[in-house]
Amino acid sequence: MPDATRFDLTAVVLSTFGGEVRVATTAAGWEPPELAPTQHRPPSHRDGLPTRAFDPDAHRTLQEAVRAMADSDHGLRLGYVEQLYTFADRGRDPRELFGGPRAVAVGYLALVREAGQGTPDGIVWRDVYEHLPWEDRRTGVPVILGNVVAPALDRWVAGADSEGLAVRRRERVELAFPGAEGSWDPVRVLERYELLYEAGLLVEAGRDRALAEIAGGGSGAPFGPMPAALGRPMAGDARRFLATALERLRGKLRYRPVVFELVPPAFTLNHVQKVVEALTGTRLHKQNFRRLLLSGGLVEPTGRMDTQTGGRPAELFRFGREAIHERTSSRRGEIPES
Amino acid sequence: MPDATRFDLTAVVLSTFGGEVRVATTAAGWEPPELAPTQHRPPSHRDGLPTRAFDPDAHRTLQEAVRAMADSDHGLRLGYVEQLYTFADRGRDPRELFGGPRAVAVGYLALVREAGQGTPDGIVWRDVYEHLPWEDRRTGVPVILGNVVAPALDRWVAGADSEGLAVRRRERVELAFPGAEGSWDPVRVLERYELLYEAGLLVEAGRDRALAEIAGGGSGAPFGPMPAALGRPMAGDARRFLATALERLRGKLRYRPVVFELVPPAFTLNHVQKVVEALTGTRLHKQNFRRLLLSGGLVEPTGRMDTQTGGRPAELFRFGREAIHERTSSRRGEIPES
DNA sequence: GCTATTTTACTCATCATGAGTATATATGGC
DNA sequence: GCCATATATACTCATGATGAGTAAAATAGC
Repeated sequence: MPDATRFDLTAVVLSTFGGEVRVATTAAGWEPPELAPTQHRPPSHRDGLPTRAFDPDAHRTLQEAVRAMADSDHGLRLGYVEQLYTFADRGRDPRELFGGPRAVAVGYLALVREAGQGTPDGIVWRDVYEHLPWEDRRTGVPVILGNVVAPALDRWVAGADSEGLAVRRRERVELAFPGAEGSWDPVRVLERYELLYEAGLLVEAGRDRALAEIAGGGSGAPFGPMPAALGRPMAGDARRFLATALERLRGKLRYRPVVFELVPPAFTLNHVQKVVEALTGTRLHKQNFRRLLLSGGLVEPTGRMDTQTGGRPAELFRFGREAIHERTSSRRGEIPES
Repeated sequence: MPDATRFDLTAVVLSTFGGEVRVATTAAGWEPPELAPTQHRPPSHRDGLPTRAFDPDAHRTLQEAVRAMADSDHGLRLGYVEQLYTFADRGRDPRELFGGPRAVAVGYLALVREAGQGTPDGIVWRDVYEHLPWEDRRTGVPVILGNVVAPALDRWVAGADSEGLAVRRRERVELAFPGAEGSWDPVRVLERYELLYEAGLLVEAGRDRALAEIAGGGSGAPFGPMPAALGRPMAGDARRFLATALERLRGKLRYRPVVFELVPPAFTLNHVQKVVEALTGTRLHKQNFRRLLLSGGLVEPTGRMDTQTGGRPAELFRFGREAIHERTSSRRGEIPES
């Protein structure tokens, strides 16, 4: 008889290079055991996140355990680290359906400064928007939103059992995917993810239903047609972790200069802007972004120049005193003690 | 041999009535076993928070388990519920020091609408600022800050082992308790709590050190003089949970109208203002607060009046469509499904 | 009718923000 | 050397949100 609960730590490790936000993925994946000949095998995906069971004897804090796990298991030296959320919904780990213990996982957001390290063995740095393509509006509104997502969400709203449910669904859709361009809120990443999951637009949704059916002795045959398969699926509920991490990061960006945990110690303002644009999935007004950083005291000129720009050389800056302040201020998580 | 880890759920249940923010406390407390005659007994405090071990078989989600725990154990019907943080630092539960398992607890913030229910048996609704008195600036800057906290923090900074540490401590103090009035940030509740704990200004700090010493066979005699004992102590690390909850609530207030989860369905604008003031611990400009609610579409007039004001009667309002939107929007936690 | 008290309605200055124009300084082709 | 091109940097302007204040309206108590 297994333990009643399993207690894992999972890290969403993000970095930025090549103009994109990347997430460190590992080969994961799990196959349901002993299928009967009449049962279909649901898809399984190997893009997982660094995860390990928490060993209470080895570590004083969860954050310490996350850092140790990332380093010793995957060779990742984490910078900024912050607790995200504790996931414990029944069935989030399909092994529960086949007799496994309840799987509880504390998710952590971790940042790795670019150019700080090579790619360790077994880690694949994937563009975050490969998994969450609807979140990237830097080159305009993604076309799938108009011709795939919108009609599918409309059908989902129309398919509600009761009038009241339809109204609530409509409100959620309007808030997460507003029709008018102006009101798009980059932060509502998780709401959008969960909406798409519930509406059956993500491969994980169909997979999870099939697994539940198989565990109950059913055939696991595909349910009605899947209207779309948005983005690259991930193992288990890893994509939900990723959405949670991106939401937290975008939200934090609004009131704390977390970008400086990602860019190298000396940078051009344009570089910072590109990173922020990648994080928020939007484009920014160059002159105003510059004003924001300079007038806010977030950066200080170094006097050195970067001549690799192609036009007029850009001055190199470093974090200002304000930014340092923020860095060293908070206790919960954040930076290593040093 | 006990389990390697214990997995608890703890609820910080807040409500507002009598012009104050209240937290639901329960009688808790634990005494170290079998002290030798030479050992001192550290203080123990009975103000605890509703807590219960998570039963994975009984509940589909953690939130569901928290609601059930609050209701069946304490008769509290929770409204808005949101996960706060998972606490797992070694030694956070003193029983670990005496052979108990590692205690992991997921903290939840829960709101109860005022006037919605009486006080259940065994629950004491305490003014939050009885526990965190330095957070209430509605009647000006608390005097203890000037004549007790500031000098004690100065001594703590001066007592650092190295110059670098002193600088970091000074920066943390400046950020959490800024000298200039203008830069006081109501949201940094947890930073202030942890600073005061580390500086030894909270009874819990001395108690925890004494317990650790007793567990190691020491006498548990009080360490050097405690410069102050700020606020009413709580059992275990409950006050840390409370600080985390208040910080989250104050932060949320900046971008989501959570007040409407606390006030009754019909209210005067003055009433909402008083609640917000109690939550943030500050005073607000009446006319501007009014403008904010009205122009933002957060409230709608009902046409009815409240004549209990003492002056000109105030109109009664209800939540506007905007507020409702917010209410029904988010998935993670928030309101009961209904 | 007068005063005290509270609600409600406006006004005004200031500052942050979004958007645009203009200038400076590099590279590369000819 | 001179040009087009590309980028960085500097400055202006309109708009809206915000902080702070004045004033009028509507009640109760005397």
